[in-house]
Amino acid sequence: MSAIKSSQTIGQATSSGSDKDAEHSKANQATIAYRLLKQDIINGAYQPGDKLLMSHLKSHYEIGAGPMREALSQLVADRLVTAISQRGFRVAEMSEEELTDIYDARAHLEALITGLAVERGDEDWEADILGEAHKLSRVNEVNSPEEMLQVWDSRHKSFHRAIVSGCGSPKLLEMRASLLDQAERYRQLWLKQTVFSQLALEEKRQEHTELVDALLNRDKEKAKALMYAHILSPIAIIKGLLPTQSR
Amino acid sequence: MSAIKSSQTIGQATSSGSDKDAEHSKANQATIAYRLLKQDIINGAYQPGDKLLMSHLKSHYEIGAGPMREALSQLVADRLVTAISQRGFRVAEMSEEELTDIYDARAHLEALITGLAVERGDEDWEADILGEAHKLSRVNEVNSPEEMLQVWDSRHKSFHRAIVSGCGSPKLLEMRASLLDQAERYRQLWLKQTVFSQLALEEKRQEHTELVDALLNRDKEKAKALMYAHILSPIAIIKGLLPTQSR
DNA sequence: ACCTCTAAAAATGTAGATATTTTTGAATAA
DNA sequence: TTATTCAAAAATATCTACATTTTTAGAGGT
Repeated sequence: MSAIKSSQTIGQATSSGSDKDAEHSKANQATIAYRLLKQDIINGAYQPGDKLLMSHLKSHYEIGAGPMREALSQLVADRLVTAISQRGFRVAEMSEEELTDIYDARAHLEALITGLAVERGDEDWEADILGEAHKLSRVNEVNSPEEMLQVWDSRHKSFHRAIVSGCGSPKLLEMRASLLDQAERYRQLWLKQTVFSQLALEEKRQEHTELVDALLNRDKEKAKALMYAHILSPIAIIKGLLPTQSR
Repeated sequence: MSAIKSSQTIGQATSSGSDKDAEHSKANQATIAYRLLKQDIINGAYQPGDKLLMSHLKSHYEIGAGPMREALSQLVADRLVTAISQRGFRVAEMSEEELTDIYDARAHLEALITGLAVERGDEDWEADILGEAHKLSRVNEVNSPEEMLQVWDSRHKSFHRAIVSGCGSPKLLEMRASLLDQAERYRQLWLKQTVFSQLALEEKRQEHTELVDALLNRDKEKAKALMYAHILSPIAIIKGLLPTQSR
C-alpha cells in the first residue's frame, strides 16, 4: 500500500456550492465519502492498483462499512475503482490503451457537442465564451506555482464548459462529464508539464484563439476539427509520463 | 404505490452469462438486487414517480437495508431512480423533454459510432452484420405474440450491436450502453406498437436493408445519416404513448 | 385557515455476526 | 535443499439486526 496524505477529515462537511445531487446537496455519509475518495484517487493519494482496505477506509474517513461500500460502488460505476466480489476494491489501473481510448472518445464526443453548440448556441453562449476566453488569457497575477496550476486548470475547464454548454443536450453533457472524470488522472500528468512551460502555454493560447474565432464565425466544420485536435494533442506528452505498471 | 408483479425471488442467483462485472460475476446481494430492481423498473413493475419504500424493497427482494441502498444508488447513477437525502428513493419520472433529449443524444452518438465503425471495421465486422441482419429478417417461426416481441427486440438489438462493435472504442460503447438503458422504458412503449404492425415492421426492414448496404459499401456519410434517422424515427410514436404525468 | 406539537413511519448509520479469501507454516515428496 | 500440498489461522469482505436521526402527517389549539 502506498503513502497516503489525503484531504481533511470531516465533521459534518462544509456545504459547498451546487453539486451533482439533484436537490440541495444535504449530503449523507456515503456521499461525503464518495466525494473525498474520488478526489483522493484523482489527486493521486492512492495509486492505480492499490488495494482499498475496508478497515483503512473506515477509519480514515470515519465512517461505517455500509456507507463506505455505497461510495465505493459509485466509484466502480465511474470506472475509477474496480471490484471483485468477496475480494474487495482496488483503484482502477491506468494504461496506455485506456489513455488512448478515453482521449479518442473524448475528442470525438467534444467535437460532436461543439458542432451542435455552433448550430444551437445563442448570443448569451457567444458572450459567455468570449468572457471565459478572456479570463483564461489573463492568468498571470498569481503568487505560487501551485496556485498557477489551480487557476489555469479551473479557467481552462470553464472555457470548455462555456463552449459545450450551448449544445442543448443535458444527456450529452452528462456523458462528457463522465469521460472528463475518467480522464482526470491522465490530465493531471499533462497539466504539470503544460502549465509551467511558456512554450506549451503559448501553443494552447493560439489554439484557443483559433477556436473562438471559428465558433463565433459559426464555422461548424472548422470548429469541430480544431476541437478534435485540441483534445487529442496532450496524448503524446501523457504517454511519456505514464507510470510504468509493475505490481 | 402501484401494483407490483415483479420477477422471481432468488436463492443464490442463477449464474447467468457474462455481465458488466469485471471478473466472473459471482454476484453479491447488492448486485442481485440491482439487476432485479433495474429489470422491474424497465418492465414497468414500478411506475415513474413511485416511491421506493425501503421496508417494501427489503421484504420483496429478501435483502438487508445496506445492500439495498447500494443497489439503489447504482440506479441513481444510471438515472433510473432519483434520491433525496433523508427522504428516500423514487422511480425516475418520464417526460417528453427527457425523451427528446435521450433520443437526440442517442441518434448523434450512434451516428458517430457508426461512422467510426465504417472506417475501422474489418471483414469479421462485415460478416457479423450480414449474419445478424439475416437473423433479424427471419423472425417469423414463433408461437405467441409475446415471444415475437421478445425475439424481434433481442435480434434487433444484436443487429445494432454488431454494427457499432466495429468502432473500436470501449468507452464510446459504454456511453452508448448507458444511453440505451436510459431509453429502455421509452423504447418499450414503441416496441409494442411496432412489432405488431406489419406496416411498421416492413418500414424497419427497409431501413435496415439500406443501412447494411451503406455500411458494406463503406459509405460513411450515408450510413451516418441513415443511422441518425433510424434512431430518431420512433420519437413521434412514443410521444403519443407517453403516460400523462399526474402525481 | 394557520401554526405547533407529537407520535408513527421511514431513512440512515453502527456494531457485531457470518462467510469467504488469503496467508502461514509444517509435513511430505522430489 | 527446494518445491508442493494441505490445513489451520488470520485477515478481510459482506450481511443482518438493531439503534439513531429525520421526516411526515395528523390532532389540537389559536
